[in-house]
Amino acid sequence: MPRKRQSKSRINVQDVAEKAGVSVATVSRAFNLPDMVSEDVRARVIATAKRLGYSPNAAARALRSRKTHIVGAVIPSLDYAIYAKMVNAFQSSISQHGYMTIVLTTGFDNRTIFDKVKLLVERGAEALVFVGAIEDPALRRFLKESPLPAVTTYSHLPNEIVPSIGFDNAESVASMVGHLADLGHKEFALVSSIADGNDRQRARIEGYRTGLRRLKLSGVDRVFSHPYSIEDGAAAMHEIYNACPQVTAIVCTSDVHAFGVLSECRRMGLRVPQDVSVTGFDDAEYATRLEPPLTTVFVPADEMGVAAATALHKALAKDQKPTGVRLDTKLIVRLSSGSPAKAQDLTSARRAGRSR
Amino acid sequence: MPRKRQSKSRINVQDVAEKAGVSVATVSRAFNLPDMVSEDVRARVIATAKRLGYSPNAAARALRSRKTHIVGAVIPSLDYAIYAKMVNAFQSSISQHGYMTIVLTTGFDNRTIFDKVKLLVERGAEALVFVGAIEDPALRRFLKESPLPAVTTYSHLPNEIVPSIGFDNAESVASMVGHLADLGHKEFALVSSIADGNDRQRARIEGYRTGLRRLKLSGVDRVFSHPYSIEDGAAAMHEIYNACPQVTAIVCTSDVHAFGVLSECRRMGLRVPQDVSVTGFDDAEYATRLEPPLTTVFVPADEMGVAAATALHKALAKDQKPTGVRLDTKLIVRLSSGSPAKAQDLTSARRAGRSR
DNA sequence: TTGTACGCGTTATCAG
DNA sequence: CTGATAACGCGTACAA
Repeated sequence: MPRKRQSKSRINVQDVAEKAGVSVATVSRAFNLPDMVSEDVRARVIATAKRLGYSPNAAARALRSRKTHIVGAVIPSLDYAIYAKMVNAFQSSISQHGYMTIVLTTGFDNRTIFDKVKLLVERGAEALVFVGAIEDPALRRFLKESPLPAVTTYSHLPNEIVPSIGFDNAESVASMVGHLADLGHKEFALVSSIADGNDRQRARIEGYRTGLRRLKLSGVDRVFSHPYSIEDGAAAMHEIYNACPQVTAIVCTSDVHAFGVLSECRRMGLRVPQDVSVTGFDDAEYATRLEPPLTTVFVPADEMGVAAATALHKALAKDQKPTGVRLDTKLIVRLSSGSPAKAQDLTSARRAGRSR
Repeated sequence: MPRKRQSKSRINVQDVAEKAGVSVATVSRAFNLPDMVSEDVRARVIATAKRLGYSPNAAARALRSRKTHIVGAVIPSLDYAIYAKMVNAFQSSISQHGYMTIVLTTGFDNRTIFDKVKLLVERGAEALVFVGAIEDPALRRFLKESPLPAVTTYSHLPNEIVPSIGFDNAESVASMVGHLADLGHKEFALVSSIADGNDRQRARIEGYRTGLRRLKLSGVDRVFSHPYSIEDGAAAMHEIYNACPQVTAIVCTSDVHAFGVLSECRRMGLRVPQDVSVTGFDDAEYATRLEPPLTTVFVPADEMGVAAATALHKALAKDQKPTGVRLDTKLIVRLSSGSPAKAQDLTSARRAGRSR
């Protein structure tokens, strides 16, 4: 059963106008400015449009109205739960307002970030979301001059070029140090991701150091930076064990690393928290099911995504700059942190012969 | 220092043409059909375009050329590593060919899937990626008639409406059952996700049953379906322990569930694999670091994303239907599966007083 | 090789 | 309230 006109691939306003016996302008208005069309005409137009299976051509609409209803997100990778979670909330939230999200990933290569932004802008992205500090000079210049609403997430940066919708990474880690200090720890070590080109990690490292200095604790220079994987967390634990056995508290800037650290502690025969306390960052789903359940920092990833969507939508609707939001993290104390046993540290644990 | 013309928001071909002293057609050709433009003119056009910061308007280009260079992906959620990983590889791969991806999530509500597709089509998506079987009747109808290249992932479905780029879920689980049978297990149980509206889960459940029947093993009806979370895996383990203590092999259709099962085993005092063997599905990053390291099925998520991108790009370039690909999973044997101890099962483990 | 002019499908402006 | 018509910016026959 062949269709009437296979020549034209898609129904357009013209087709609807003819079938409904009105002008194309009226068809357009029936959809976009319904108040300007009489009740009956509008009903007829809508009906025939539906019957014909009409849907407006987004390109033509964008060309004429100068609104693409597309927003762009530039993130390191979707393969990392922390970013995927935020983006998931963002796109789901902003889609409620009729915007679609194009996600571009840098693969952690910050040199490509401005290229991604240019691609997005060429596509007509009306707003942009980033992760962390805007470090690329060209991008900074662009964002400073551009009227494009943009926000960045995961960092709280009062003086950034674009408003930030994030939390205080440094303070979050500092308060974790405070928690461990309260338990009686004095000798610390930090396991972080690679700080280069990653202001969140730098802030967390700084927070660790600030926390230690504030409380006159040891370990300011015991920072072990590794790629972001469970295995690397395990490797870091190994290093710490060999390099500074006096440590009783190991702070990690991610749950991923903490996972590896805990795993390696077990393999090395170290008891957590009796021999060493271990803490994470993110509050991943598995944090409660690690052995022992992980003391960590809850990061409001979903909330950030929703807040970013809200801020950008508001900016778009009111044609003004978006406003930043500072969100709170939350210290979640579980069983991986505890008081250090008297005169107990990695050295004595080793002496006790429990290591492999 | 105010700009020359703030009235026009963006540089267009006209501007470039004037500044370069050529016609708009030449500007367009200089970019799209460089062979049709003389060396020097082209150079001049490119130079002035660059100087002026010209970038073509995607909407106008799409309107005229009928090519949006946008592809759409409809997946359950980006918040699940398995989907995020595939989409990450897909978008990164297809972006190399100049296509951008718009990801829409259903939040596991299959009733909304056709709406998402319509949105994508209205946006001018030139190709579509799905996950699993196409079950929505309206969507099936649409895809059957539409010339839009589309593929689905994560399932191997030779007779699906669109080509599939996935693996044999049933056979993967069946071979896992075979592995456990080889070890001497006779009493099985399965922990799966909710099968409703999820053909991957249904296939895996079916594979479990097929595997058991094939080898005349027990447990065909011991299928425990729970939501997809670590905690739910733990809950399932609890149920199994109470409902069928004779079980010595617990097959999970995801590593997430296996995580919970292993965790709960530990809390219950059951030794893995001495008291019970546990297997997963996905080969998540943490599989090697669970206690004990998890025997599981490797799923080629990245490969699927890349293959889907390749298939769609090829279809787009040659203007023909994409072709499906059957990918292989791989059984990864680690320490969570082993021979059942003689006359050992959950009952005897309980009798041994090791349970809480 | 280059320029002219039209059309892609909409929305916005301006009459009526 | 409705209709005719002019853009939006680009790509491409067609003419030169």
